[in-house]
Amino acid sequence: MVRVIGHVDLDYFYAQVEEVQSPSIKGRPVLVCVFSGRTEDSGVVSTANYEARRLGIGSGMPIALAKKKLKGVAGAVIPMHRERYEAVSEEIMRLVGGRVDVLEQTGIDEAFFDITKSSNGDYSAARNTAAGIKAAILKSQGLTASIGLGRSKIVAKMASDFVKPDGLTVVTPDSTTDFLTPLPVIRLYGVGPKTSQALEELKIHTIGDLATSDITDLEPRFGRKVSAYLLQAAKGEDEDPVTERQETTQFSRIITLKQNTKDANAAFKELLPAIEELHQRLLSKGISFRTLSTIGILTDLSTRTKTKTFESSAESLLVRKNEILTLLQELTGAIDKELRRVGIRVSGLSDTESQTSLTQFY
DNA sequence: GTATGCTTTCGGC
DNA sequence: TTACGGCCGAAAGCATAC
Repeated sequence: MVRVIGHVDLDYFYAQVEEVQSPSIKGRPVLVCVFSGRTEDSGVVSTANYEARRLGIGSGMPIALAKKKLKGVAGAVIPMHRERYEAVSEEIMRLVGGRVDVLEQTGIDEAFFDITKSSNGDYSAARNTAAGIKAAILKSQGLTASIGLGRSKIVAKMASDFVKPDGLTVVTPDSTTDFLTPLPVIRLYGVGPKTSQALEELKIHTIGDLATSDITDLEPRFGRKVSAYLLQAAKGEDEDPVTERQETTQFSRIITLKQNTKDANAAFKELLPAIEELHQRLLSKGISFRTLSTIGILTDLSTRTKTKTFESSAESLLVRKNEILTLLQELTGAIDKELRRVGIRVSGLSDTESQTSLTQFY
C-alpha cells in the first residue's frame, strides 16, 4: 500500500509559547533569547516570531545585533524558559500520538507520523486527520502548527515547510513530482548552503534538475552515498520508515566561560555547577553512563572534544571528577586558541535499575 | 571485505 | 564595526578483529 506519512512542525515554537503565556506581546516582535551571562547582551536569539523575522531577525543571531535591528520598535526580548517548552511539547506529542498509527518525535517542536493504516491509504481521509491534529493542538495549548502529508518522510517534511505558519499541505503520490520539480534545491531536506552551491555549479538549480541528473555527474563531487541519497530524495522516494523514537542517547551541559582561558583547572572549576546539575539529572532519572566527553568551543567558535569510554558504567558523574579534569587537560593541551565555552556530555546510557538487577542476577 | 566499537565533527532547531 | 547558545542525533573518521 502507498504510505501516508505526515510531518508536524510547531510554528516558531518557543516564541509562540511565550505569546500564549503573555498575550499582550502578540503582534510585536518577540525574541526568545539565550543569555550567556558574559556581558549584559551576550548570547543569541533562539527563536523569533514572524514580526521579528520581518525585521531581519532570526535564530542564532547575536542578541546585540538583533536589538539593533529592532530599532525603535517595541519588541519583547525574553529569556528562554526551556522547561516550560518541554512541558508543552510533551503534552502536544502525547496528544498527536493518540491520533496516529506511529509517531516519531525528531525534536522538541516536530515529529513524523504514519497514518497509512488509520487513513486506509486515502489522502482525503488523511487530510481530515491532519486537520483534526491541528485543531486539537490549538484547543489544548493555543498553538498553531504546520503539517505536511506525503508518501515519504522527505515529502512530508517539505510539505510541512511549504506553507507556514498554520499550514496544511497535502502532496498526494500522484502530485509528488509536480510538487518537487519547481522547488529550488536548497529546499530539499538535507541540502544546506554548501551542497546547494555545489549543485548550482553543476547547473542543477531545481529539485527537478536534480531528479533527472546523472549520478555519475554527482559522484565526483559528493561521493557515492550522498549522491545516491540526493537522487532518491529529489524523487521523493525514500523508504525510511516512521519508527518510535527510543530513549535519549546522550545528555550534555555546556556553559559560556566568564572569560576565555586555556587553563583546564579554571575551566573545570567554572564547569562544576553544570557537572553537578547533570549528575542530579542522571540520578533522578536512574540512568548510568559508560562514555564521558568534555567539549570545548574555542574563540573562533570551532568545537573540540575529548572522549573516554569506561569498562563498566557509572551512575555517578561525581566519582568521575578526576577523569573529567584529565579530559579537559587533554583538550586544552591540544588547542592553540583559548576556550570560550566548555561542556560535558555522557553517552552509552543504560538504566541503572535494570543494570543493578542484572548485576544481582549474575 | 565486513562487522563492530569508539572518537570527533557536523548540522538542525 | 562587531557582536555569537545550549542542546540533541547522526554522520564521518578511524582502529581492530575476523
